[in-house]
Amino acid sequence: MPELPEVEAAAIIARRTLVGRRLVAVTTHHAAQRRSLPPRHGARLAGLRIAAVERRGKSQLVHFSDGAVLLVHFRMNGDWEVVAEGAPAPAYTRVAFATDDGVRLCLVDPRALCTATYHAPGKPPRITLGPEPDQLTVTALRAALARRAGPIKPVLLDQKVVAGLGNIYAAEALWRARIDPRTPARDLSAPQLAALVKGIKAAIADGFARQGRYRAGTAGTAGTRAHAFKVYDREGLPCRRGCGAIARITQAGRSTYFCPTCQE
DNA sequence: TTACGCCTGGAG
DNA sequence: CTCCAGGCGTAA
Repeated sequence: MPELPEVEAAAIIARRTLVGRRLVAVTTHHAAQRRSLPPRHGARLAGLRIAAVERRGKSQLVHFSDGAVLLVHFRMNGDWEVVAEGAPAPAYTRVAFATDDGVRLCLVDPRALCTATYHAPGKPPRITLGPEPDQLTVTALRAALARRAGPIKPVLLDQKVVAGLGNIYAAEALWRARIDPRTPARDLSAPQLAALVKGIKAAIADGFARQGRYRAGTAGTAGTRAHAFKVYDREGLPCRRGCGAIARITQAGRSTYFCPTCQE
């Protein structure tokens, strides 16, 4: 579940589970995560209190009392699961963070592509990201796209252009802005740039609205409702504006869904 | 720019 | 069996 809205919901869960608590143990359950977070790094976190959990783009930063930072990235399939004391770790748990109240925050990821990395006090990770969607302006987007000759959709996946967009929300934003994903990024007109900024914000806002699992007492909401994407994963289905069928093409090795009729 | 490695599971 | 998957770093 890993684009900006999903990561934000996850960060809220991590924040509620961790902040103010003391970490008592970190356990890695898979060789891939042992490479990104060697046991000796996890050991340095044990005993420390968690001061804050922050999200930047699709990254989560866990700040510790001594200034150390844990950088967690879900990649394709990562997610948090909160496990009560004594309960077994969920399937596909890759790293577990046990706190002093007995709860464990489990980093669950079937593909094990997720990463968690330790950053010593005074050496915070430097992540170069573009503006968050809610800070994005037409001026900033125009500047970011001015020299980009490639098609707009893969460019939107570049985190230095906008932070947090992934394959779903890039497609959703372009559909909302009625822009053909194959358009060279630097060729977007002024009205198209304005529409794209609006489209990005609307797509992300819609994503937030779909996140319900972090609200107290609503466990089980996630996944129950079928997704309500505008174009993503709708190949062959009618465009929601009543045009023809949604098409799927490959760009930069990834699927792009769009309406050939209303996106130009 | 595209291609591939990283990993594993699910769908057809 | 083959293909596909909400990401990203590196290589060619």
